[in-house]
Amino acid sequence: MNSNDDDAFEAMIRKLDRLTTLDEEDRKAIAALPFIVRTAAAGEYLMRERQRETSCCVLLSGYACRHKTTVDGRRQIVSFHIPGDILDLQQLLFAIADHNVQTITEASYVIVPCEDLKRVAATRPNVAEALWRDTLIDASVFREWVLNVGRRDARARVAHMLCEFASRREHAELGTPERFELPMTQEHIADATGLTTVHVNRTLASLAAEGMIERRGGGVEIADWQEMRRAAGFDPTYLHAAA
Amino acid sequence: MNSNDDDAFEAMIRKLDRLTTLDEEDRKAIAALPFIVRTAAAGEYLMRERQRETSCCVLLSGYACRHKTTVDGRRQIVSFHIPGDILDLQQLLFAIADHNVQTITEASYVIVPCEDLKRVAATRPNVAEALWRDTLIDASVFREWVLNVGRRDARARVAHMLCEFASRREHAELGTPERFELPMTQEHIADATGLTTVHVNRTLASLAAEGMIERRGGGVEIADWQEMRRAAGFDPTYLHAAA
DNA sequence: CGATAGATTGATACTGCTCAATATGGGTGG
DNA sequence: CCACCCATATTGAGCAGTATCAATCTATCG
Repeated sequence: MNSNDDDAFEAMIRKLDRLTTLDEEDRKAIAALPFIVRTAAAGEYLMRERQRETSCCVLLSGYACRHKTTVDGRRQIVSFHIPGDILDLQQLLFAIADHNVQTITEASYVIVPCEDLKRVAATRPNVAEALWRDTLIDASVFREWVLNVGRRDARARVAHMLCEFASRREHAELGTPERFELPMTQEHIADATGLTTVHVNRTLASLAAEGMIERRGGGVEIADWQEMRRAAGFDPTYLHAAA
Repeated sequence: MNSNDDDAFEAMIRKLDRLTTLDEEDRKAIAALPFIVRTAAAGEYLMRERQRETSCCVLLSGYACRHKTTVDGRRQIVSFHIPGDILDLQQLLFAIADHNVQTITEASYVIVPCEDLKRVAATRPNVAEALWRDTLIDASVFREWVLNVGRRDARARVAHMLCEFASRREHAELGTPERFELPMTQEHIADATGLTTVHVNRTLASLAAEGMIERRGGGVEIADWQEMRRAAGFDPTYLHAAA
């Protein structure tokens, strides 16, 4: 076992531990899971809609997103993922994927066979609860996204997306919400907010003009966290204090 | 125990049975759950955002929806519910509600204390799996709704909402998708699709003009199911064949 | 140094919103 | 049984927020 493997265990157990309380037996059961660590280039698909998947992944480093498309090819990103996130838990119980998972940056991740994880969930109620809770948080975040694209204007929508990302990043202990680089392009932001890239560009420009964000070549930083929260109408309750 | 109570057991067990395979022990554990049957008038709240809830409900008759609002009071419905649906499973693991649940029509429902349901889930893996699967389907539907409000135009959005409702109704064995009354007002449809009531009215009028739906005083019926599916770009995969 | 993805900007079009008025119809008190 | 009332649906006119289309600019990378 190399240090990469240790990282992998570490990430999964820390994640599940944040979700519920695991005992020594639970940890052992997780540590005994077979897994593979892999890396992916930016833009690589980890899962495709309609495809049959038999394993599920945990992101170790880098960023990813899930997305769906309409029949005429318009793309909607439904979530962004940060290190520690479990990417396709639904494959444990569904045979066919209903959305795509794609990396945003270079990424490394662990693959665990569904069968094995399912077995651990069936025998260790704490683990089952942690995974279930993760699913419930996912669902809560999706509800907020429906509200975001359905009832907020472009400015609040973009601001909200940035706040959520900052907040989740903070909870996952990946840094402060005050100042950091965003990994995604304006096209990603557009597809996540239901806007066009052109309009996202203009919206970001206007947020920057108001001093809420700062931009330097490609990346964006949140400069005024308080003001952003207000502009977004951001209330992190729906994140249920989890990454 | 009166016939109402029998209905309550019936509904819960049938629902969970559709989600996974329950054995006799599982059924007994569910049948032993304490519960209360209640009725609600149209428009009554069963759960409120930020409120602490200690029980969870299953809808027996009537229709309900879940919704959230922005800080400036704009409402977004995030799901519609039909008889048999479990309404607030997330309260099993979250203390604070992140959205509202409100009836659309008169309704009757069962209330089960979270504690007891949680205990059954912890001891009966099949039950836990059924509930978890229900949560995963919920999440999948939310993803589709994000796509719906984010990337479809008004016409496809409304059509998609109607198709989903018809389809779920059919899976729950509540009738055919070809022809039935919708219980919700145009305002509900507007809040579910991220449109205004005025625009929903016009969109429905245009769908009716094209012969896809028929309207008689308040209600709407789907007249041309095939054409609706096409207009909506509706593919029921995301429902994972569940009600 | 060219290639390429991503960002930026301008001009114009259009979808869906807002405001405002009117119609309809089911339910209720007298 | 009627008249009224309220929620809901419908319609019209004008406008606003975003989309679209089309260049151009800017970094980064091999």
